[in-house]
Amino acid sequence: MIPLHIESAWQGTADCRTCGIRDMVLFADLNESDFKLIHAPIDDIAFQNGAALFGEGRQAGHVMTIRKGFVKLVRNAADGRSRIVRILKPGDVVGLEALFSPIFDADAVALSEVSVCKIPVTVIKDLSAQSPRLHMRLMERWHRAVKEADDWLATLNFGTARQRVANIILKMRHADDSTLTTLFSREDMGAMSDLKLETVSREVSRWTKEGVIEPQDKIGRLYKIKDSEKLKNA
Amino acid sequence: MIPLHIESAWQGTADCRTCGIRDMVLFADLNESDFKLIHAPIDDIAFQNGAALFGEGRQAGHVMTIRKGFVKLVRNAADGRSRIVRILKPGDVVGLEALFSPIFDADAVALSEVSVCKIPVTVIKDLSAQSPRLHMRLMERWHRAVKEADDWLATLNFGTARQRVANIILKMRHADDSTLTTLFSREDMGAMSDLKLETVSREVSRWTKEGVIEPQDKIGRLYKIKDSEKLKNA
DNA sequence: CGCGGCCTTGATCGCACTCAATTCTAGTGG
DNA sequence: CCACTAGAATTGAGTGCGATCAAGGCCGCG
Repeated sequence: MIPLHIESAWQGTADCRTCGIRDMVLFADLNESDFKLIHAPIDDIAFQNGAALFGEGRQAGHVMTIRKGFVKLVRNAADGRSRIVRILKPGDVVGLEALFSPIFDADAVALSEVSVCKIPVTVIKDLSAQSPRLHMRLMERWHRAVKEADDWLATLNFGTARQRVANIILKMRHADDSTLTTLFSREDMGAMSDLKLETVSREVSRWTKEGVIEPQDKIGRLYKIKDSEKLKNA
Repeated sequence: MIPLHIESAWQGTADCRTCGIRDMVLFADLNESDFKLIHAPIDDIAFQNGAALFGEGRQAGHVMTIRKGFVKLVRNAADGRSRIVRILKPGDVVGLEALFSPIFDADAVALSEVSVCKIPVTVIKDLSAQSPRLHMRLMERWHRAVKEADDWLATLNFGTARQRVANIILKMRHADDSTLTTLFSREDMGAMSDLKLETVSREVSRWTKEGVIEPQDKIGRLYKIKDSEKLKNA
């Protein structure tokens, strides 16, 4: 299926105070005295498309905040089939379960060039015990994760193939320009919505033929949405 | 579909210190000084089978800890179909999202006789700001909710109808006697696994005919599991 | 006894899966 | 620059599983 590259590029030790996306992340509202509590290094790491950030069942000693790119969380069944359980975007945290569980619940795989801050669990725990500001941020993340998970079930895994694909198209709209949407490989889209890749392909083609979406590249990833209403009440 | 009764029976103001299931709940490891911080009344409330604990989109001013019974979280689609997103058991917390969101994300409906502690959000917030002990408990709940949600997707909504029903049977095994399992109405089971009630019925019948499960009542709820291995690798 | 709700079972239909062939793209090396 | 290749997407034909439509049974209750 998807080749798993294990390469990761260390880019240096991060200074959270000057982080470009600090307002989106876990440490958004820490103050100077909070930062003094950080006694372990926070690394900045890059992964290429298809690389595993970590594997299901692996030792979990750190969490990662996504700075750039998309990450899929994958559960693997015994019989080889796999299911994408959620997709994480910049600002989201990968592996929060490390705070409670010694092992990760799912594989995390880069869906594009990804860069992350790797934060030791000890840092989170120290800060969490002393900074009520971080608490709120952490709980917000959890809340977001639960809501996303429920949404995933209620929208992407519901109704006909036509509707599911429509909902993926809508979910993957760009934050800055909601008339654009970036899809994933047909196989990944299938793993998200419990469809076979051929079915996904057929339905994407159908929406295209109907003029509801319009390909912007030759590889079936970037599309322009011409009629989002038709997608919504498919 | 399911009739929603709005009756609820107030049973009195609870004293958390003497709560029978305190070791399972949110306030498990609060101490005497923590309890002094509770300035709003915590009520003990009962709901009958089918009653709504609260509705999707409603004002959220409190959370509820389940003391007895099961509760389903339901997302309703525009076209009237609905999807059970999760099932909550005693010790679980309903409506944690009230801490962040002014409205609830889903309907919560009693699946049996249910009794809950109704805790004002203000109490949680006060305690949370001052008791690190509650923090950990809260995060544990969030963690559990996310894991449950992911499990739900990966096991109940995966594979053939036969496998899905098998997984529901396994999931609903009793905590004290894992050879017994209590199912829900065929319609609810369908809403859990994205199947029609007729299909659920057929598959339950099939497992029964094959001798893998054995009905213990006449209404198709309580079953004895004779061969859990067959269910696991269906 | 009759009624209503739910479960069960049967017959048929259609959507998504399966198997398979073809096209397209990007990448590689001559 | 072009030929060749591997990987992905697309398209087609046929099958089968679960949905749909419908009838009948069982249980609890007034």
